[in-house]
Amino acid sequence: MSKRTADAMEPPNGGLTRQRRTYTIGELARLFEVTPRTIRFYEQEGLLAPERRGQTRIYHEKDRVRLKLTLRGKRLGFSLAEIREVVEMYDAMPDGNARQLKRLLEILADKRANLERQLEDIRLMHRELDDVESRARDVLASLETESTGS
Amino acid sequence: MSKRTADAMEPPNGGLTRQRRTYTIGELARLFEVTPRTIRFYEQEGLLAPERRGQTRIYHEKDRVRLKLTLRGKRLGFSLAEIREVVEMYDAMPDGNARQLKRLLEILADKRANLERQLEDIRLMHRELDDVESRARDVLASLETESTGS
DNA sequence: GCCGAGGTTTACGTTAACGTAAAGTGCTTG
DNA sequence: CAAGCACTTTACGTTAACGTAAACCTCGGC
Repeated sequence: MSKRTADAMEPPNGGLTRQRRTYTIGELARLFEVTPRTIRFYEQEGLLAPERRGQTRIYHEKDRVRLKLTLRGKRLGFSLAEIREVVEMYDAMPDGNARQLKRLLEILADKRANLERQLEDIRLMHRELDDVESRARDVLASLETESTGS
Repeated sequence: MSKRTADAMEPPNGGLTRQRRTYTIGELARLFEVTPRTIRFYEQEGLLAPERRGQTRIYHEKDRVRLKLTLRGKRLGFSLAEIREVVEMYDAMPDGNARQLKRLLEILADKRANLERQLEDIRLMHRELDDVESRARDVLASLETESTGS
């Protein structure tokens, strides 16, 4: 939770205006600062479904975006199962029946509520940090005047 | 991650203006919607240190606040170890030497950066949810006009 | 005096999310 | 063609954060 996750810069895109770039698992891993193992694990959990050229995996933009969203969800404390729940329904949307769609809306509302609570938590936590920090600074200052002023 | 955690209401406080209330482990557990096991575990991990009356634990306001902050930290994705790190230093502040204090400030800055990133994540995630939701509503609407209009 | 509700310790079980190691495949490069 | 590098599968290991079960006190009430 203390890593400086370099959230998926758009790749330099050497010349070609857009698209058609593909990635190996290693490239993608470096891009998001995760291990290949993690990416394979996410696939196994149904969060990714890359193309296969023979035995090796080939990732397109679509897959990269998926991974990006997945990692973002993770940072927000969603479990892989929760993320998959949304991803799957999103994929099944075209042929989605009404029941499924309503269920999806429910889930989304739930996630939204979650985000709201987190926002409030962040606000509160921010104040706590301010408080602890100011106390720490005070003590630190008093320590210094002590050793200086005597 | 989908539980409606009823964030520690101030207890009704029957008459007495403040303080001096104590809690059993069960009361505290109900208050925060966790199990006693969880609370004992947090103690074992050095996050709580309740008074002991003989064998049984007695919790004061201080302990309740600790627990509240701990749970808030958890919802924000901090590990118990990270939370303990701050809690311990906070306790040790009076006699804190300069090195410890500077270290504490570092940790706080780190947590702060974390919160910033989470805020950004929340903003982005919010848009994604909006997007998915509007698509879902569109499909749903088209389904209904379909079955109605024919 | 016993009973049930709540407290206690001890210890093994469980789940999620990967890590790690072994053993094999496939290209390309000196 | 051998070496090396990146990919692959399979499978067992690990860590955090509790759950669960057993076996025990202890206290107020009937």
